[in-house]
Amino acid sequence: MTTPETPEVPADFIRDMIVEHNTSGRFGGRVVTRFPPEPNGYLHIGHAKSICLNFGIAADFVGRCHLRFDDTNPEKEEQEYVDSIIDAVRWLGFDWGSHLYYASDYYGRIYDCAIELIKRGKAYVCSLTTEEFKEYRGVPSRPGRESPSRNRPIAESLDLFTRMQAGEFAEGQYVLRAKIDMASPNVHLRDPVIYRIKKESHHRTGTQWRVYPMYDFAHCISDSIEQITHSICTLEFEVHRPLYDWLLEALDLYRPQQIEFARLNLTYTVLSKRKLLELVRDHHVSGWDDPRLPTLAGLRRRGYTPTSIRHFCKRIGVTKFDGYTDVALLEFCVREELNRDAPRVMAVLDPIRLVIENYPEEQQETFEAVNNPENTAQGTHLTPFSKVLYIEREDFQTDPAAKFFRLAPGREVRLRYAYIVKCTGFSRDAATGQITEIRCTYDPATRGGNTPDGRKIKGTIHWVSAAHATPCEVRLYDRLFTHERPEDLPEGVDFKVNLNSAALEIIKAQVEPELVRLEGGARVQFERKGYFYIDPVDSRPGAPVFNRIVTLRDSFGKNL
RNA sequence: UGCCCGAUGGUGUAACGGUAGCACAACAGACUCUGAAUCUGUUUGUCUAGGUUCAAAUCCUAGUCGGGCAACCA
Repeated sequence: MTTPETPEVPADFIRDMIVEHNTSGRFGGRVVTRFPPEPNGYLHIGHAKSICLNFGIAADFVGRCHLRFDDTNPEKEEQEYVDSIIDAVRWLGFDWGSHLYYASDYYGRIYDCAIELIKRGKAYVCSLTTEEFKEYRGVPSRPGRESPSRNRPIAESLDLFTRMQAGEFAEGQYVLRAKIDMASPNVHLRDPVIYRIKKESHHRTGTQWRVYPMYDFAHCISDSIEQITHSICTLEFEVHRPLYDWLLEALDLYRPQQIEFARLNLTYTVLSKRKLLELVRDHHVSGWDDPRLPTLAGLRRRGYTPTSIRHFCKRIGVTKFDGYTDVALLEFCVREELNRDAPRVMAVLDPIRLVIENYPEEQQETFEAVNNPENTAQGTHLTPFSKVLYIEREDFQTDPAAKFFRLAPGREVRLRYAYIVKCTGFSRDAATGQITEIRCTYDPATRGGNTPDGRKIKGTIHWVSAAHATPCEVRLYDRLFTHERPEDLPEGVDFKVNLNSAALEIIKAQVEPELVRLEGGARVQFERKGYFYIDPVDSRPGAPVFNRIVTLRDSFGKNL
């Protein structure tokens, strides 16, 4: 599906519908979308799907996308959340230009709409208590009953509503309801509440208002005011669409098209604001930007790039099917980018000494390491070598397993960029049985890691020179939950039982000198280990802290 | 048990009445100074039953299964 001015519009059912609208002329060819977060929490990867959809559609169809805060519940909303949301959308790479709006900016006009609705006999002030309200509403399978207030004279409703805003009544004493159909099979049409009294101070309007519009009332009017063409929301609002349409028609207002799509579910994590808030509030994680979290702030702190997240959102598609996306796809997206871009360095995460017996004590030399084999334009760097090195503890086995082609007694292995070495022995701590040191000899003829005699060396391992290495803090992040679908639980079981206690492991690694020179915010590949991000908050000059973004794929076995 | 929505390999998605394709994952092989990357190949799919049609993943009906809806939340 394409339009003349947008030759490469990716197809999904929403874009298809927009193309139809453009063909039929329903919106005169305009395309205006909006991303409407409630500022009551931090944005997560699920919101990224919506952001990419809304801003992506605007870009594809040469329209525009507004950022609008749906701030109609002062009890839950805070400026901190507004700031974090603005920051996150910007970081993701989207620009709303001058189109930053707040539903609270429309309070005056929304209030006027309520007055108008009353005047038209399509809304009334109801004095039922909350309990009575529920009782009168009925249940989905049984019709409700009409409130005694339903036929309150218009003048009286007008008077009451005005006095609700004047602060004359207590919260809960009255509500304003749309007069629709108490027998509707759609419960949302059973005279829904559209305004309630709240004495709470609002983060933007302070105490100016004593009545606040409900979502259904505020949202459609806000969309209408902004001349939105396509009001895209998640599946749970499907049953609200008749109300959305009814309200705007009752007010004779311009009506956008609401379209619902399935929200993102990701394996091994949770994407519910309530659960995320619980993890933060109860200190199961260090904060909203904890790198274990699927929040955009967390992914950012972990080292995920905005482009990888955008690619992910493109790849998952948009449908009405409520499925579960494999987090492996997200991981693939960031690996794909970092494989192309990230410089390679050597760091030993679990160091053990390797002593080269026939290498002169005082000798040292440097080897040239390729920064990025995928992009040789990134050049090379020098890495120092000496008699005592650190290698990865798991790269040595006293009794090598089948198909293990790293170091073992009597075996040869290549030290990346340096020499071929042959293991001559090792020492063990008598008490613990732990290996404390490995010994080997090197073959001077293999300088640079080459084999002039043509001999094949299957294993190549990374290393650092003990005398030149710097110990650095490395934070090994893993999936937050141990279960693919942590929310799939028997009745009454808390989702936190599935929390992965190994989702964060803090270690001291030995890194090559090159690494200490890099600045906070840089992303690198530790050869054979994974991609790491220099934590911009906790790193200090000369003392970087590394966050593991994601491991390298490993077809041998579980690597650290 | 009322209403709304949905169902294509393990996962996500395409095919808009005409050869079921792509990506991730998994597995196998090639290559490799990263057990990475790259390349090649393989396994696995239209929820069920009817109907319409020369032809159905696609249209119709019924069923099954899954999700949503009964905040003065969004």
